[in-house]
Amino acid sequence: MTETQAKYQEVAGCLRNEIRHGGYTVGQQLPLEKELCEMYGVSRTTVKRAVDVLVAEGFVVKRRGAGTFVKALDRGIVQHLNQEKQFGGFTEYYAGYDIGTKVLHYAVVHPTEEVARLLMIEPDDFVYDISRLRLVSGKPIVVEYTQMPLKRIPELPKDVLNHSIYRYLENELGLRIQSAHRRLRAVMPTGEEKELLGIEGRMPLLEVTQTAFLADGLPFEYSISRHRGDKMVYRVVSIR
Amino acid sequence: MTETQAKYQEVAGCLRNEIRHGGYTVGQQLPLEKELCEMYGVSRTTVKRAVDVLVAEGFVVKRRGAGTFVKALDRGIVQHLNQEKQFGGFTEYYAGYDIGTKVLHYAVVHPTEEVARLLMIEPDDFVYDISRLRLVSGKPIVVEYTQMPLKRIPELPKDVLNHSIYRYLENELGLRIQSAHRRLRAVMPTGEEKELLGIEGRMPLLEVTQTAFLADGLPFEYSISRHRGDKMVYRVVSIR
DNA sequence: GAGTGGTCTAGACCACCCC
DNA sequence: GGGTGGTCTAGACCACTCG
Repeated sequence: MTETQAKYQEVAGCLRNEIRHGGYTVGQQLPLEKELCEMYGVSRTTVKRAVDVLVAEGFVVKRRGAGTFVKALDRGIVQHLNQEKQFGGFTEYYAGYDIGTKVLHYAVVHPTEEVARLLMIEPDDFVYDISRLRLVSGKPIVVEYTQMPLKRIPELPKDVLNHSIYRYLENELGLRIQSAHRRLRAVMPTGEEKELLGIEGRMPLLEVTQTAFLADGLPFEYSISRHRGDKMVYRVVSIR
Repeated sequence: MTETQAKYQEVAGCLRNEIRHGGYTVGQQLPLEKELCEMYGVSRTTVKRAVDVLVAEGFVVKRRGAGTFVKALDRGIVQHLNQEKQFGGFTEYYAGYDIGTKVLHYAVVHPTEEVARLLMIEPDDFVYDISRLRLVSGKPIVVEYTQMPLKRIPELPKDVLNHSIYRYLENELGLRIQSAHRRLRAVMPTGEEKELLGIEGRMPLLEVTQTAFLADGLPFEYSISRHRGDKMVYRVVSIR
């Protein structure tokens, strides 16, 4: 079953493929918006939206008065752009690999004041309190500390923790994850984390603190992920 | 001189202020798009664009069939959203603080093969090779290693290095910075970096590797910034 | 079923780049 | 000055949510 797509998504997809597979090469000017309208049989508004998708993904730049140009990107990087939606967290990020999970801790507790504030709940509400070690090909990669309000996730079977919580929320509970606010820092592992992650000597961790939101605008997750510094690179394309 | 703004920017600004200063509170539904059209005297397309700005900034969520809602965000976080454009680099990030710069190294060299590839130049082209220590209130915060092709930045007076290179490029050379592709990692400092950054004991660094692009789509900078882990937090809002 | 935001159109005018 | 992308409009139809 192929999803029905909006026209602008289809046009964006075509252009993306052309760029990726060399139809339009690095530094080259794209056809004018007017020409793209004719080529794809759509209005100019639709073409503009399509091209804006590629701008956001980092493939092209638009210059008023001049045209639209493929960014001068290294071929290797072109392939990686737009690969990682950075949602679905760990499971999606490492899709295709041999993923393992070890549940370290699973309880229901009251949140700290700070977490209650960030999750927009009361300190005497309850949250799931979960710690998991995630592995790729049997090797530990990241420790995740997750808190989710029972208020918003009424049910969370223990078995789910061994797989993707996000997938469960979306597929089983029908909840739609809308956005995430993240903060990244470099930290040192605790003694326990060194052991869990199999770190000998000195290795820093990339810590990602995340508040994630459902489609209704309410936060449903506060989590801290601490990744082995040698295994995690976080990519961002930022447009002016 | 107030800049002339697009209507959708103005409307977005109004809504942003309302949210920040409590006119619309957390979790609340915004007026319908049709109502906003009347309130601001603009077309629906313009309202949609305005609201889309706020979605991208992380303030609100839109739900087809339901409405637009202010995200349930902690007040402290609401204030910080959309503060940091993350361009202009260090100088803009710490605007208002007492900033210092110590130039460690300034030369013209050939790039490595990798850097040549990323900057889309030839290995026998030349690049500025700059190392700087940046300080806030006299305290060292970050070491920056920067390479820029002479091809694209024909002139770079030594004096500029003591201030903001970006500001020089924009204001003096009239170059417009369009986007940046970044990779973030956690690393340990070298012995030299420990000394430069005044680190005693174990402290990790947040490394930001950046390729930055001008408006013409050509890369003009490859840089590696290594920030004291206790001073740098990188924020991202990511939308599905 | 009523009402929401999502997509799309055709056309207009404007700001900017470049020759 | 000719041509680019940027903004804006008015109107149409659609997909989805919710009572």
